[in-house]
Amino acid sequence: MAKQHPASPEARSAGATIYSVADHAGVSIATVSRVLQGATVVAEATRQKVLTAVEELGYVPTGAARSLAVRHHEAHGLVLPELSGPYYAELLMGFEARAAELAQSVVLVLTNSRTDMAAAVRQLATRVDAIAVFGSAAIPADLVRLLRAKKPVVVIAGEPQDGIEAVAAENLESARELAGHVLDHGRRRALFVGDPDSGPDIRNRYDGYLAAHRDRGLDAAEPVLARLSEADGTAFAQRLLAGEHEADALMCANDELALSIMTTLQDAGRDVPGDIAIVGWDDVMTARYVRPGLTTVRQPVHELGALAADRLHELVGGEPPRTYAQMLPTRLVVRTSCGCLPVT
Amino acid sequence: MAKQHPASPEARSAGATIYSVADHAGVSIATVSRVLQGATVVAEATRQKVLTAVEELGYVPTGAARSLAVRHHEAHGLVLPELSGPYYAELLMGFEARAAELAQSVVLVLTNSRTDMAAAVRQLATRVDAIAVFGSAAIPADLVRLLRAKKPVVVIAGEPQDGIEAVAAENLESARELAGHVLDHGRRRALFVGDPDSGPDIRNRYDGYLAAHRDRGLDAAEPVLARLSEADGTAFAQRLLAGEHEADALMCANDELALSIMTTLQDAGRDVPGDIAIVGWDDVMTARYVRPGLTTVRQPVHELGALAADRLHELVGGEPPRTYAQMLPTRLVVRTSCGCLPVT
DNA sequence: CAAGACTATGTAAGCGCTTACATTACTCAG
DNA sequence: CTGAGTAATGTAAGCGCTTACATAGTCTTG
Repeated sequence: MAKQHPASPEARSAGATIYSVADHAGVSIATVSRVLQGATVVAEATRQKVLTAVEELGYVPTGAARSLAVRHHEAHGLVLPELSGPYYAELLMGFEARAAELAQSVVLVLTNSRTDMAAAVRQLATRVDAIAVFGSAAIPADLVRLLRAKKPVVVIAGEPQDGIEAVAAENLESARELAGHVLDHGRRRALFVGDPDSGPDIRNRYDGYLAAHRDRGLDAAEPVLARLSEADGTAFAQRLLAGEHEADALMCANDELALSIMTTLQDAGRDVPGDIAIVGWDDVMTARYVRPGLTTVRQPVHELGALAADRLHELVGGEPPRTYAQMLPTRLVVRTSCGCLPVT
Repeated sequence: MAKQHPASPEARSAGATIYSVADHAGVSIATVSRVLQGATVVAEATRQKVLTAVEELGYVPTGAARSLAVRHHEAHGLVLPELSGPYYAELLMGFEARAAELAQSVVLVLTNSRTDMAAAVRQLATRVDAIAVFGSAAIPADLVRLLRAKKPVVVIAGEPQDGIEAVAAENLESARELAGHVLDHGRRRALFVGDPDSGPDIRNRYDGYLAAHRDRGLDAAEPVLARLSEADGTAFAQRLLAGEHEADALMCANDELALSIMTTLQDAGRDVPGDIAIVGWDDVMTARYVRPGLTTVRQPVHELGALAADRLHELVGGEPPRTYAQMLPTRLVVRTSCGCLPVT
């Protein structure tokens, strides 16, 4: 007769535990555990007895107890600035789907709405085995470094630094191709709208714009600084309409900028692409609904999220961090805002 | 001299524990715990000694141990079908922000990519104190009922049933107002495009369309069944162009449907709203970029997510489930696709 | 100075699950 | 029938943290 344990039914009043299941099924707690973990050394009749007891008692195991015993949380953390715009949503979908395949829970932290980002990240670290962090200026590099000293970390859309691994979509070559496409339409006063200092991705898009100019022996302009928001796009368009900038093409750091600029110019009577070609980045849904359709670059965002989850899992399993960023290819999506004719 | 405990440094080789921090600071583990939990009965000098030890050892507490000791996971679960489209992303942002304010982690499950939804939900239940589930036909009512027997549950955009609490945005009255607006433009062959059996929200939008007709002594048509996707919108538009349907207005179950229909018709030379008015639901970003701007209804999605997180917290705290659905107001957004003139 | 009250800290038990090693049960071969 | 090998199950220790109650230290009052 087994010695009475504190968590057995008599010592507890709410919710079934492994002790009450064992008691109900007439087996030991080890057998209950083996059944629930899918061990093959349990007789079929015994297994059925346990599963029946689980069903009848409505037993929900306490995941925390398991995590403590196996010394793994079996969860990945994901830190994003926010979820506005389809990029982050797609990234999260890819991440969550792959984490699920790897039997890891996903614990999410969105930093833009947090008053104490460091505390949020610190708290997250107590509950997960590894953390993926979006590589953006909104999340300080110091915080990422501090985190890396405590948990395996993968930076998404960032650059490797100080033993911190990174995964990203390729930006520079597709930006070079996109800007080249615009220049090959004969445009000679193309402006880059966006802030290269806001993150590695925008930096690489600007570098691609520069490279396309160099390729053709052309001089490139300084970037027109703007955040990746509708408001900054509208403000820029209004300055363009007021004559503060001159351009026959705009290469915008992302689609949201491009779309707000384009619509503002059109509403003021400007012809796109007749007066000015406009291209973006990300191939958001709206890009294909507006007229003319926006020429842009599609990133494999879903796959990027999945790759990040993969790498976290491998780091937790003991692999050393890779010293180079893993790059996924991007793809030019040519519509009509660049000056190409509609396909009829 | 305290008795040696197994998790102390000598018994463990990786990662600091509360025992190594206590040893390093020269205090008991209770004192370390008190400091980290912010207890006020600790002397300032002692508190500093502990914080210094924590810093020097890079101590990351194991959240699972705390959860087990306090018998709460301090986490909310959220089950959504997916994250495509801004509705879900906005909902999740509201949920996560409020959960953070309530000191709860968020564990996310997206069911569309899962091969065994029941197992995913069961696994989630082992790791959270309560779960919010999106009320959609994609997540079976049986599963929600089963879950409710084990954990506090709130259904988002659903109806209360069997002691399961629900939170939703109001649909029927705004749909009545929207359809009424279209009918007051003189339209007499308005079609509803969407599937009322796909969930309570679409049902209520159709009911509002019916009510608006009744209000004016008009007969309403049967709904044209379509899923909330671009593909179904395009297919419907093509059937309309081929003459299988006749209408002078379309009330679409959501913006994605409305947008794909509208763009397909326009590309085929139809005039919106001249030949046919089109209205949607959700006020997605694209709604304001297309021309004419889409008339639609805005839902307080962010607030809905926050409310769900609030209610989970209250249920965990012992409040009984509410027997009525909590409704948040929606708001008509009139642009020009309905036939209203642009504001100049 | 002694007693009582208050503050600060420590000891020990326990939360619920996992699993190494021990024990029991069953089967097969000689 | 007996012994060896294998399958099935049980016992006990432990994962890392929290906290009730016990103990020690300090201060104030009579």
